[in-house]
Amino acid sequence: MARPRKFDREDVLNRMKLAFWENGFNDISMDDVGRITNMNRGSIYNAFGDKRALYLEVLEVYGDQHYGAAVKLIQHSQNTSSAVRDLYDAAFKSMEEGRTHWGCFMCNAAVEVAPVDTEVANLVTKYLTTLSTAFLNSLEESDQLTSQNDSPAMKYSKNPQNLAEQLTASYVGFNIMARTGVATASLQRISDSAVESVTS
Amino acid sequence: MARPRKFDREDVLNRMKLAFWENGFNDISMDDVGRITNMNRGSIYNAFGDKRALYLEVLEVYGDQHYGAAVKLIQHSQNTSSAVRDLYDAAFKSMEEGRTHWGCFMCNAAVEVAPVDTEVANLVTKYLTTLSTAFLNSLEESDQLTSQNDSPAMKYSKNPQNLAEQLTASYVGFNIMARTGVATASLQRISDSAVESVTS
DNA sequence: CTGCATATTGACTGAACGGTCAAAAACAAG
DNA sequence: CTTGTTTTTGACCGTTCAGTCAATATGCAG
Repeated sequence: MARPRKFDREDVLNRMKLAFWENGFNDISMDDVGRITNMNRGSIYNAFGDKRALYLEVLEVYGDQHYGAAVKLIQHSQNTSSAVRDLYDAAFKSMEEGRTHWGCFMCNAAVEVAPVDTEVANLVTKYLTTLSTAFLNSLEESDQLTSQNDSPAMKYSKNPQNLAEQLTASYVGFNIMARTGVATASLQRISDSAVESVTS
Repeated sequence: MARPRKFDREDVLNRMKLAFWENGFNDISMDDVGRITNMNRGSIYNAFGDKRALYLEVLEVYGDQHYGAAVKLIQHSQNTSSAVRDLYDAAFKSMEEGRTHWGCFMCNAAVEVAPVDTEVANLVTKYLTTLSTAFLNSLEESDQLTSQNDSPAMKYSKNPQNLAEQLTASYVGFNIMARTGVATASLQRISDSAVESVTS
């Protein structure tokens, strides 16, 4: 019936994910988008709307992929301590794969775009909240196990929500510092300290 | 000998500090700069060089003022716990004064500019390091007091450096989340948890 | 008052930007 | 082959941007 599309939507979104992640919203021009996706200007606007709409869609893809993976990783860990360790290990692995100073796309969006785009702000808040919630669930689960073992010191039950959001804040700060180019040794110490903070 | 300047350099830098802090580098045009400082284009370029040089100078002013104040605040606190509390109290106070979603200029620069400007990256790293160092000094001082009191549990002496950098990462994350517009209640929990992490 | 050094003024420039549009192209259905 | 629908193509538009520059103004020294 109609002319078929030449591009693969998922592939385009993933390419743009990497581009926006590394360079932010403002430093990627629509010419760049064309070059990166091998699409012409008109096709891009026809398929995705304007630049902002593309960015929003791409950011959601990132959120689903990366924060979704993080939440699953936390859920499948035996306890919060190893959950945090696994999370930071994944971050370090990502850096070693060539994304040394990229930080976290969601955190970057929080600084660059969220203040002038409520929809982006809502998206960022949503994914950060899922992370905090995953931490909280993990902490409460660990607490339950601890009390089953008749251990008197229920380490986290006092303020598990505070600690959960603290872990999120640390993770955000870690990523910002990674993007800035803070030394790996410092990042490693931050990671270690986060693990320690949930180790009995 | 020569025509005297009409503007006050310090005042201009402070005005631009607020503008760049709130809006970032890219969202402030040189027209904006002119409007904010009541200067003409040529005068600005004559006095400060180009936009990047102005930004760099302004960022350094911010660093000296705000991180300088933070370090002094930590030094003058009785122990690390109250130091952290005071630091976050100052942050909340700044928010209540109309800078609700501004975050921290240094952290914003870390995300927006540092990745494409090594000089900015170095500046950011420098001030973040001063903060970590202040935390570390405070922790070691607190530890010393604790051991003088013959208390067996020297809480922080195991990994004071890790904890110090963790406090910095948390502070950075806190500010990013504040800029995003995360609920005040969440920010308060992060603050509380940071204080708890250095309370015996 | 004269000359000199510097600051101010604001119009100007070229480049880069996001976004538009009409024409051409590529399919499937009849 | 014709028709209808959607995509592709790339030239084009108005705007905004950082930065420049020659003319003018303002002080001080002699």
